[in-house]
Amino acid sequence: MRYSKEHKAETHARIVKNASVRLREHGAHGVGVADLMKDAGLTHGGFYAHFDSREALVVEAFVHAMDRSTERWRKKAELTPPEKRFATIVESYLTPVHRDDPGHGCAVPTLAAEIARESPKTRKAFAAKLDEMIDMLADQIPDVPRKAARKQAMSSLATMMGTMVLARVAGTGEFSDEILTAGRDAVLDRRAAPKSGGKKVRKSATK
Amino acid sequence: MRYSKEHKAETHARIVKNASVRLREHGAHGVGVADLMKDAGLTHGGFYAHFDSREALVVEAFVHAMDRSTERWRKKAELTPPEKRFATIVESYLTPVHRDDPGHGCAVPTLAAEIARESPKTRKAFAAKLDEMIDMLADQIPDVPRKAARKQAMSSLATMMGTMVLARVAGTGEFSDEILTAGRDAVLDRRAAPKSGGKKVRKSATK
DNA sequence: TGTACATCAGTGAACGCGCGTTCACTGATGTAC
DNA sequence: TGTACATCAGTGAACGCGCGTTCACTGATGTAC
Repeated sequence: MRYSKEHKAETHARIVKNASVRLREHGAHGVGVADLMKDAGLTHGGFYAHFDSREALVVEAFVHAMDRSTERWRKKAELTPPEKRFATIVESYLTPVHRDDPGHGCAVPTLAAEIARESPKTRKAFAAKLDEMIDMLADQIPDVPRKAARKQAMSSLATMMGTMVLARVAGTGEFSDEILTAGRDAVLDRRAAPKSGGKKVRKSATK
Repeated sequence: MRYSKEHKAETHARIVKNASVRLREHGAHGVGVADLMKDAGLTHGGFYAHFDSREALVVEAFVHAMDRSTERWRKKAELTPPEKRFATIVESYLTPVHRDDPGHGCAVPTLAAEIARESPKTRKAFAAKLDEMIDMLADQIPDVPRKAARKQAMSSLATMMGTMVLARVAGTGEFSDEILTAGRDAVLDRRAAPKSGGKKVRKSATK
């Protein structure tokens, strides 16, 4: 079966897209080639018509995941007045919904620690995407010199992804929700006072 | 060869101790049973005289790592005046030395994301140790009500371990050092002003 | 005190399984004539 | 326009390897007599 011109590219993209979900769910070593191909409706033998190695797919998959996250932030920012953009991103990030669905969430909390141990090539590919993400987040911080904005973006992202990791370790109960709230309030610089809507800043909203 | 009474316990402890280093270095799935036994000067066949399964060792190994970290903090705190304890812990944590030696550092940045995907039993064992660590850190925050101290400890630990993960992804260069500095200043609430010693807050001090 | 026996931490071969990768083959479709 | 051929994405069996786990065995030492 020989296919039309775009067919291969479409299949390739489908494999990458599905893999980016599975790898975020189960980790960089948590899913096999056969399963990743099955996700795309194919058999494992065809894998090497698309990728040089499993690791090559892993790199493409999380580059995809990072690009999608960064793009989602950009879109969300466009729909929000400048002074609220940063807070909007942080609040939508530190959410039980995000915590409970790692497959469609940010790749940093799920994969970064593993990637740091991978080959230099893989690690650097991820580092470049991390840098882009920091830039994107810094763009949402108004009225601050570029260098200070990037610095704030770095520590904010660290708190955001670290909070997500800790919240996932803690499960889905009260302890986990407290971690999310603590992380959010720390990033948004709210020491105690609630901003709007009443005393409780956030209660778990598990689906 | 039958050994003295404490012999088995000593061997067991040695396996756990060495494993806690190797697992922090290479991840929860990064080292095999044979290698872990070789580290302790034994062959793989004897493994099941000490542990029910590989996973059981993994649990013991990171419980050990977490206990050692928490204990190290406690000791460090005892040697420091109360108002400097929190800052001392944070500063010694967010260091190039720590970044470049994960095997002897905090288990949270290296293992937490993987543990969150492990069996509920394993995850809960880790969550309990995480809770202890948060308590320990909260103890070092003076003049703050307990609940607020715990909240600050949660977000601080999130920033600390998140910063460490991002710094390791970024490698060992300038970008990585910047991340460490940004994380430290965020936790210690230093917006811009240096505290002591000059303009540069910290330069890489890789060994 | 000395001797026979029981114990059990540790050895090393083997098993079974899953995984990444390879390879000969297929067959629908684009292309050359 | 119609026909023969070439292409190559995808198939599925097979390979080789490493890993977690099992198991029959060893032999130094504690214990019973």
